[in-house]
Amino acid sequence: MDKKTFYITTPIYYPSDKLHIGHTYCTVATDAIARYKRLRGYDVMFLTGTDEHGQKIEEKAKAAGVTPQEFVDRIVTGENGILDLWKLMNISNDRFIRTTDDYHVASIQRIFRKMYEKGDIYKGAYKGKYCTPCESFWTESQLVDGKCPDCGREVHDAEEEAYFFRLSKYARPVQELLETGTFLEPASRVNEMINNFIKPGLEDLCVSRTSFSWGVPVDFDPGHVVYVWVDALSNYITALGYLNDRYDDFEKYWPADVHVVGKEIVRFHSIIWPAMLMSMGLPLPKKVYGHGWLIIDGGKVSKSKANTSANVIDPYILAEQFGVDALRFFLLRTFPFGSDGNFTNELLISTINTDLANDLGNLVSRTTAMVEKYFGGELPAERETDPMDDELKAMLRALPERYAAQMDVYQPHLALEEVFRCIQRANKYIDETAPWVLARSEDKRARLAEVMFNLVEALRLSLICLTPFMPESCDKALEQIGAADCRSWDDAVFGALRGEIRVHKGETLFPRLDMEKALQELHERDAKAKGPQVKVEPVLPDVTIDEFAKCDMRVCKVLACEAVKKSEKLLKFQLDDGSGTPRQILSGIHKFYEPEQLVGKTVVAILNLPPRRMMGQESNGMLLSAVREVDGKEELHLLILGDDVPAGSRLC
RNA sequence: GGCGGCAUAGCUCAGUUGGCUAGAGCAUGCGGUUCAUACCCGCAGUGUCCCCGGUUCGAAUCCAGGUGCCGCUACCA
Repeated sequence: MDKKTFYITTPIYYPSDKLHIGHTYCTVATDAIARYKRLRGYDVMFLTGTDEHGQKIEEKAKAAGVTPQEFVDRIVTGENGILDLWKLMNISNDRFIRTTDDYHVASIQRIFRKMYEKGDIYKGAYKGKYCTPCESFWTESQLVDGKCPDCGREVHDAEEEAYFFRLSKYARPVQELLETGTFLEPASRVNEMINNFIKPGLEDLCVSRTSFSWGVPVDFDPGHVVYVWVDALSNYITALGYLNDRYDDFEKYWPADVHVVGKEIVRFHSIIWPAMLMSMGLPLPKKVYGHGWLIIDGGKVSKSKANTSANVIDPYILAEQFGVDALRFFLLRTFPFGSDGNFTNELLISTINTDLANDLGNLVSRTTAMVEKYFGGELPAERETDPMDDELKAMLRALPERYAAQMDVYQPHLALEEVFRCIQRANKYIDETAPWVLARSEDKRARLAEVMFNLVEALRLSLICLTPFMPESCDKALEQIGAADCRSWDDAVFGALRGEIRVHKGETLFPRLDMEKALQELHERDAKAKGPQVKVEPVLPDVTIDEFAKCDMRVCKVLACEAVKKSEKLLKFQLDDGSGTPRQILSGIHKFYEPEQLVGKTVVAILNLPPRRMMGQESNGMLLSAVREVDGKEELHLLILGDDVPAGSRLC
């Protein structure tokens, strides 16, 4: 019997920059759903990929001095590129499509021609404001004071020949699609689409461009390239082999069961894409799910946030520090899938501690430890039940169904809620049954075995449900509780674990984190990864060796150091310069050093500057420091030498 | 400007078609426990449900107005 199929997709991402936590969120969520469906026995096709054409990439490549293909290759297949990121995040996609793949390009040309021949694509003219120096079209609304928003110069009316898709023709069927059933979810998006776009009247869509060349050429009209709508959206069918020979499972998997998309592209997937499919005479996808955004500092995730936010949002760094599974889990446990959620590093850390370390990890730990301690790791078959067990058992018996009900409607955070309710109940169950008391009486062994069995089952069922979210950690945990071979969906029944049950306490799955330390380490990693943005000052004009030799720079020992009263910056030093007489120097470095840090240090000063009074005190020279600007802020490092360098040594 | 969303405990949020003293988690305080990763279990709170009117026996919920925040409104992708 053929398995039921399930076709699920992420958007294809635009590789003009490295991907960020927002893309990761979407892909991880889709992955968890795909893994869940496989667990349920579906024949799953999980597709993700990249949308590599367009003006922006053409421009970025030009700026970088490489071809557009080289530019996207670097971001997609290069080191720490998109493929690496998905590998790191343990994404189980079955296919990865790039819109620059030959087969996709060939399909797009056929699709474009097909819609043209049907009469749904026609040649027209795009009218707009044109800025000649910038070679750019602008709409009326984009202009700033009637001038080009880029360069501020005059613009003039211009026309560009272009192909249009008769979107207007499909307004009515698209509206019906949106209004009936559950095609677009969450439902709140439906009104948004209808009020914003369909009611005002759908205009035909410009689907070709002549102003740039990095795209799929229209094969019957040189000079035109296919614009993003047709090129990108069609990936969902070309990747199955529609109008190409590369794959041949279009019949098997189409229509898609769900397109998971961010809410910003709901419009394209719920209006334009269905209209295109109607034009092609193809079945429509069963569902478009528009998930919410991660909000950072009150706004959507963006490239610039990565540099300005107090929160570290680089998925590589987060995964490196906290582990891939913990990051995956956090994203799906914390944020309601259909709406926005506030992302902070503190929330990430506290979620890991609460759910993974304290509740789940600790339950694995205490359960395995007790089975080892009381039974040498092997659970006796003879067990004695008690009514006290009933509540836990009832919850566990209901868990798979309740969990599945939430997963089936794309509510992973609620599915996880169900699982953790059971985990928390199991922790409470330990308190209620007090196994350490049972262990004291030899005649309670059967009862103790039952308690431990129930705990192992609680873990086993929970872990099966958690596998789509944390594949690797669940493998390890299931192995520790001796259930590595009893973990299919059919096994997700209370009591299914039979025969010899061998348990062993293994490595700590989720170490508890110290909030302060973790945050600090995170920022250090982030700073290291970004590399400091050091502003290097230009080299000064030449001086002669004689001029240089006039500067008397010497090694000094700090005899005493104190802050100058009423001064924010000044520290007052008494220095041993080797002469035998202490030398007083004032230095404006209090922002960087406390006085007590510096006493006894070996430093360098220039001695033959004219004496100068600061805050009423005399300074005879100047301490030397390394100064630079990092990330816009001044940084200063006092020159500190090894203590074995004697005072009075001259620098030359 | 148009459209939409949001506003509830210190923080993050639940609150179904209006109905019992408005909830959960985190954080806080107190108590219990010792199997466990200083963890787990129990108890305790605190609220101008953004403001102002209205409908109603009854409003966090419905309606009108206001304030604040966010997003969409491009032939960017």
